[in-house]
Amino acid sequence: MTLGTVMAMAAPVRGPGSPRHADTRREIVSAAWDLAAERGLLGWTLKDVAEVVGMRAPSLYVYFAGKNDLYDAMYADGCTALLARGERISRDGAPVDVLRRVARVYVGFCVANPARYQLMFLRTVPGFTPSQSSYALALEILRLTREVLDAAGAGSQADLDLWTALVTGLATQQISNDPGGRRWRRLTDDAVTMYAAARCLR
Amino acid sequence: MTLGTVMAMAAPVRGPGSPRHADTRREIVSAAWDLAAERGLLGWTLKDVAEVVGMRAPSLYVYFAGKNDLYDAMYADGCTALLARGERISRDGAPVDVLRRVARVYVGFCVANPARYQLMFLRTVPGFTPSQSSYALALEILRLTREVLDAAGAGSQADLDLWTALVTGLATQQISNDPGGRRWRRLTDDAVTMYAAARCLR
DNA sequence: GTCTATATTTGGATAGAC
DNA sequence: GTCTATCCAAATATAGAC
Repeated sequence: MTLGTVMAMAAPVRGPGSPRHADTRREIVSAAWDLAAERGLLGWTLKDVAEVVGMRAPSLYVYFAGKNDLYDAMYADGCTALLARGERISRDGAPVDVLRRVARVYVGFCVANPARYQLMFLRTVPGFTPSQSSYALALEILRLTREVLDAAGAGSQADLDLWTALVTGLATQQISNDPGGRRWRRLTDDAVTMYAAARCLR
Repeated sequence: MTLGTVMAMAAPVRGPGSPRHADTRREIVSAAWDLAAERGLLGWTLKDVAEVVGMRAPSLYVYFAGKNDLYDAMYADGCTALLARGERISRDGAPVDVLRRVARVYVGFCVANPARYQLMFLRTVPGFTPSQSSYALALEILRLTREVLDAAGAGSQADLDLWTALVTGLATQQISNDPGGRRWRRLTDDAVTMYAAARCLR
């Protein structure tokens, strides 16, 4: 077995696993997100997606095993995006300030794309459940959240759960009852203040 | 025009508006809720509903103009149920105690039937929007909530919005991440305590 | 008011040529 | 890898007999 053969196994020039293949996959996922943002998480078909990327529907099956597999890729994509944003948040300053930054990022992320929020956090797509590898990314988000809360002095299970309820509630209400507005979003800092006071953080 | 004719116009013996017709409508709505609770809000068809009530699908069109009309009746039914529960809550005792009772009822109601919660508060059914008369019931729920909060000394818009975010968040998390459990539900009292403290209520 | 039969549409998925 | 053609299944909704 030559070195070339080994490298080809790791990253083949063509076929599944090739850079070209991965690029097209990303392009398809991106098109699906655009449609979901525009028409809702369930408001598009494989034919619609294919049209956006300049293909016919059956060609998508070269890249995804089916619609649920595409949802799974979208799920993983959403997790990666939130994770990237979460890791960039500064941990400097008083705990309550860090928490405020985290809450703003989370609520902002959810509100920015209701369909994405629905897929990632509401689990409301009929037959869909994330694959193990995608779900691992969601757990990573949770781990990061736990880490931040722990550093702020709110490390118990109840602390974490009340936190997620609070930020999720703001996002849910904003999306459901004032889409595109700021009615709940603007309460984010107040909510964190309330949370920190009850937890005796500063 | 005889008295009999007038009464027949108000409540005809047969046809739309008759007691029999209304009974059948209720029976159909009830069957739809059963299916929604079991298979999810979108996990059933008109054929399924018809089967439960011992009919064929086309017969349902005698009672509802279509599936969205049935969803609308379910929406109104859910609002009426929550409203009835809300009006039965005692307003005796300290404000914080009243709020605790209200929160328990609300979260309990949502958690008891995730599909109902999804229809009423998440607005995630593709083509559905409640009719004006159904939506009036939802506004009545909001009015009642505002009334209770006002009596407790939390009468501002921000007070109301933070409240709805809090209880909605608990319900959302419970349903999405621990269905059938108590992980978030049991934090209801804590959450109200936190809310009341921040609002300087007692 | 309920039925059978059917229209209509849709959308996911597969087969096989190129 | 992409296409055309097609299958298959489902689900809403309508027509018209009884």
